Amino acid sequence: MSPSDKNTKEIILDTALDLFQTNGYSTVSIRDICKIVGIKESSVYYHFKNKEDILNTILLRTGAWVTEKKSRFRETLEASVRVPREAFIAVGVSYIEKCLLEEKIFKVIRMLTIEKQRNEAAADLCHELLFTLPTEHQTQVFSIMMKKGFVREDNPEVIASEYQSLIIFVFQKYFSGSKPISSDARSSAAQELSLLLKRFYDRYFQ
Amino acid sequence: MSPSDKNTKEIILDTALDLFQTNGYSTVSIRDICKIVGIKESSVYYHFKNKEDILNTILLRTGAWVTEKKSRFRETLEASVRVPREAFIAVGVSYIEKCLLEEKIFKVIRMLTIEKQRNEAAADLCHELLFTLPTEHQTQVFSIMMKKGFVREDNPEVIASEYQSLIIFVFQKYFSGSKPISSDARSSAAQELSLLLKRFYDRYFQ
DNA sequence: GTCTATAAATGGATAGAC
DNA sequence: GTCTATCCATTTATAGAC
Repeated sequence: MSPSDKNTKEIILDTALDLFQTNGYSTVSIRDICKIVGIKESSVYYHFKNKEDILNTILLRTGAWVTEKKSRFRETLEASVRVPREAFIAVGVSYIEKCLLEEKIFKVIRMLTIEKQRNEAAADLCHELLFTLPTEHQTQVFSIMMKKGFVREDNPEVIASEYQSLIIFVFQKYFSGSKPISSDARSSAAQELSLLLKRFYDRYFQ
Repeated sequence: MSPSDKNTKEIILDTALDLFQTNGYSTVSIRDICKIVGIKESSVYYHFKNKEDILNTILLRTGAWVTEKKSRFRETLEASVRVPREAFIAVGVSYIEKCLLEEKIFKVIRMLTIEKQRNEAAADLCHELLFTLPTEHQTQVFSIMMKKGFVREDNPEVIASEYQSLIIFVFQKYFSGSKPISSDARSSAAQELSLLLKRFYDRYFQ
């Protein structure tokens, strides 16, 4: 693969994701993508087998991202366990800011939100991103915290679900519309999540 | 409007919603709709100005549904306030079962999930259905419960948000994919929500 | 109120030159 | 690796007969 080859391919992928996340895969034409990338339609077929191959490549890479996150989580697990109230809240807020709103993954989530309705692979990936992956991680975190006596004894998986329900709630409430993410929405979301996490903290930490 | 006119128009609307909710508005063609309804494409233009008019009619009616729900909520508010634990949990579970999973509104939510990404009217309606409407209602419910001494003093709006976050969490976790709703998913969802609501009840009710 | 016929645009994809 | 040129299917929408 030559450098310029890789470059065009990446630009196609980025542009496609940009369009897919607002218009949905099937509404976006190869022509739309090419108009923005600045190449002719036929050139796309040098890099990808067909239109679906573009989508599959994005899904595949996101799957890899999930796997990578999983092992990272495990590495940093022990470190993330000493938590005063402010730090605990900051972690939750920055999870939305740094992970869910991270440019690329946010676009992927938006795209999956559309495609999951009729694409099973997209549905599975979306479920993993918003439920399985974070809940698995949080379960381990709360489990360790209980053993160390920071959190009062309880079912760590249920606590993780309660935690994740707050994250999802705020994320969906403030960032799922058609408007671009405003700094107003960002700070409202941070404020609401802070309040909810404060209460969460006071409920379970000791 | 003659009776048969109304009938075809309604069938077109139902069929369109059926297709929109899985494939998205722009992917579905007038032909697709007509094939199922059993009429020719041109007949659609007798009932609707154009394709977008079909979508707008669905959105408009859903808006009316929301308004109607709002006034209904107010009427039955006083009645819904005497609640032992089991009844409280049953209300939450049946909210998903009877309202969010109610055939028509479930389809609308699925359709809005797709369209909200690029259609501001759809985004607003979706937000109202999943956040504004239920939270407003629950805020009033908890407010009354506090005054009557059933729930311990707190900010009713925040409690309503915590409540709704559990509903949304379970609803999205079990019913947002591409597969049809199985009775397995139904009972898993009911079980998980019951557990979460039990804990919620024990936290706030006295 | 529904049909046939058709216009005009847009879609995915390929062949072959450079 | 990108281009021109082209094919063929599908789409929205309209005109006008019945």
